[in-house]
Amino acid sequence: MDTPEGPPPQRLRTLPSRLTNHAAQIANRIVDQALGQAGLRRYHYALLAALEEYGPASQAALGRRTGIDRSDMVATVNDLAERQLLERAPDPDDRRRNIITITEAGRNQLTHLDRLLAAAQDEFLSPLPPADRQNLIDLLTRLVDHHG
Amino acid sequence: MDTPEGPPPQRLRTLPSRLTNHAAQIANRIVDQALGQAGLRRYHYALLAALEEYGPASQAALGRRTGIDRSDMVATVNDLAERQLLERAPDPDDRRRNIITITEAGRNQLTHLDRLLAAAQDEFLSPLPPADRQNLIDLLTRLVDHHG
DNA sequence: ACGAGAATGTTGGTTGAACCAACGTTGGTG
DNA sequence: CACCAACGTTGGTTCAACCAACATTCTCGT
Repeated sequence: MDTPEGPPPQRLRTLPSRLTNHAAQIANRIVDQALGQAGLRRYHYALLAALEEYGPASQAALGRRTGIDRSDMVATVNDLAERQLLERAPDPDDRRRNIITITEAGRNQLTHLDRLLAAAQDEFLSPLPPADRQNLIDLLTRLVDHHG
Repeated sequence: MDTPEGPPPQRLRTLPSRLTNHAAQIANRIVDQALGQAGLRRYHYALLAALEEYGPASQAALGRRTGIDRSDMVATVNDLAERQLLERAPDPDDRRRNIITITEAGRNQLTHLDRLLAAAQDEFLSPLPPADRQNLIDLLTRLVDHHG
């Protein structure tokens, strides 16, 4: 024999939490590799997507929308600002806030990321026919909507 | 308003990789909290389960079965050995190896963990009726079987 | 029989995601 | 005006998942 010498324990094989975890791990590996082609990570994509869809906003508001913690948001904005994919400007109406605005380069990059990500999703879901993909999306959506 | 001020971006809401991730995060939070009641973590459960189902084995073999890295296995075995839930003994037939054996206390603890975990799965899947739960398990199984 | 290469346990890292606490600044409200 | 909340920021922590290197031990081909 040259391979894993047997299956994982029965208890683990069908445990929903573990299956979900394992699937997420696979998805993340594929997605990270895809976004890595552009030198970015998941946080960056989430932030650019939020900016493009909802327009300029404060870091705190963006954090609320994307689920990114305030402190992690700082670093994420720093990264993208360095690459000129967004701009950070003080809010004159509320001097506590920074207003974050996506740049033209940011929009272009986002379009590129969308393409990379679509391919990644397709790879992730490749064993499932379209109906099953939608089915999976529905089931997961019900789960995440119910909790939190 | 006092709440999240709007939904997450459309791009993110239905992205399969992100849904899977989010679901895994929810599952992990629930499972970690459950196992935490026994002062243990997921690695510990996986190891005890593998030991109980397949009998004594070397650390490397256990790592292969559970997907735990050799180096992480060391710490996991250390933890469980300290609590006397398993025993680590040199293999006389191969002096590179340690043979890990679950103890009676380990079996009892595993039974306890099984109960905690069953409740956790139930909480995780609570929004889904039984047929959908099985459906989800099938879909995820197809995904993880295909990759890896 | 011997030497090369593989497997094993172990140490000591690194990374990314997800958190949390504290602080100074600034806004809003009683 | 006093108090409290929100904001950005710094500087952590935890856990899972890795990887590289090393000494010891085994196996296999020649």
